Amino acid sequence: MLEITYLRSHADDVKARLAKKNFAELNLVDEILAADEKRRHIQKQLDDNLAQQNLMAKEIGDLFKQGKKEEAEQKKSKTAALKEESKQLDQQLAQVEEEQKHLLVRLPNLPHSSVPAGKSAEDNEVVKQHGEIPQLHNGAKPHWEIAEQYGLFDLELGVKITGAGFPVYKGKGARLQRALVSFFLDKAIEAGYTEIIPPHLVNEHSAFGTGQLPDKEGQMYHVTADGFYLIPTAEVPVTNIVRDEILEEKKLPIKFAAYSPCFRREAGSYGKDVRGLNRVHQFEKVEIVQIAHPDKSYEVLEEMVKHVEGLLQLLELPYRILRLCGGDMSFGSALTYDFEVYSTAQKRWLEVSSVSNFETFQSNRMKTRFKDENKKTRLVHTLNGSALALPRIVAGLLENHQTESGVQIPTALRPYTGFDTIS
RNA sequence: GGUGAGAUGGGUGAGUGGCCGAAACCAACAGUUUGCUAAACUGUCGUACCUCAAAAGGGUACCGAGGGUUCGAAUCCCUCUCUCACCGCCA
Repeated sequence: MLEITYLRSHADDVKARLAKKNFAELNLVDEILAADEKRRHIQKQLDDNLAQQNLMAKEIGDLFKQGKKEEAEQKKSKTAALKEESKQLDQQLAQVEEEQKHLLVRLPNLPHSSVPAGKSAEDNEVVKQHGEIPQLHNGAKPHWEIAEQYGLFDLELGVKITGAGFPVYKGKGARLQRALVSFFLDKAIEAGYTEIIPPHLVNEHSAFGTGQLPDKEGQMYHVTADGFYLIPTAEVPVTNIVRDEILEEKKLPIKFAAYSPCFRREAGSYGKDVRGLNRVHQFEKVEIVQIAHPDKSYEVLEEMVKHVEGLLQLLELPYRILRLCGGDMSFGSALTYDFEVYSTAQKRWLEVSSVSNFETFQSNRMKTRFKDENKKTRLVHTLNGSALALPRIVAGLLENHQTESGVQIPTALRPYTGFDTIS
């Protein structure tokens, strides 16, 4: 959610930057400003009214104390009209406030100046590419065939138990999952993150705080009996740790890392795009979150990018980093780097991580602030990224490290798996 | 699921209709003292919105949330939520 104070003084800048994000409803900005003006006008009237009422109440009290009962009664009779007026103003205020907020939450975050212009994934900027794409033997297979050959996961079984998109991992496939989670968490802890095990269901306040509600309601599983949502990412519960908090400046940045399963309803997409582990409803992920000082958040973003790169290098996977263009960025992000691993057998890039700076977009919703050196209360910046999401990493490992005699586990991961090859 | 108690500022906790945005203590911050540390002392010390060019100043609201009674509510009434304790059930 954009800050209304910024909007008031920089309306043209806001419009220009929203346009870069291919946001069509620029008239919303003017509607918001109109509502804001109306709101302030009503608030002023109401405040003045209430001030007058307070004054009168005080005078009546004094008169009673002095024993001037008649005067007091006389004055009392004059308060009714004022009260009625205040009541109506109060209702108007509540209405216009709601209207304003309703409009405001529909505005996406403003893109950072370095975000390339563009409409779709085609226009994303490749910032870096690293690692050799391996030359595979003739019988090289996509990961779902490898998984079947070695009994690593079973999608049919998941259909029986739950439905499509809920894989059942087995044997070395399951152990590989557990190994990757431990490996990623240990690396995060080495990098100074505090490990968190969050709830896997959140209430609607939390879902609103990070921006999943009200727009993306359909992407989450909703437990209607209790009003909870299954988390689509640990970002939601973990970032909400600091909701409604005023933090100490010297405690920034706050670094959290969390493993959680992630649940996504994911409507759309067909065919080979969703084969195997390319796209599933439940998957495992280690997420890193930082709550940063607004002046330092882009340094923090770079640090997080480096961290994710380090993981991919240790896993010996060919990857590239994209800076997402305005049209492909998420609603709440100011700058996003996507990490893609090359799927050698599928001959395409798979997104394995997305690292974003949300600036004040989430903190404004969550009311997460800190006191700066001048004792001014300011909103923090929030950042998060996958480090990393498992299913496509598993796909990448299986496909890129396959040999005719089996799949080689990267050296760094072997202490965690307890085996060197899958065969 | 049953019964009981409770929800006040960063923390503890006082406050049963006007003198309460709220005592006191602790913590925090600034300063005085001091060779240094500690102690002691003094001061500051909630948030949001409105007003103001800005600061100062002023106004309004907020004592879990929402309604109500009243000229006036932290205080009285209603509804809801949550927390704690004990019992039952369960991992």
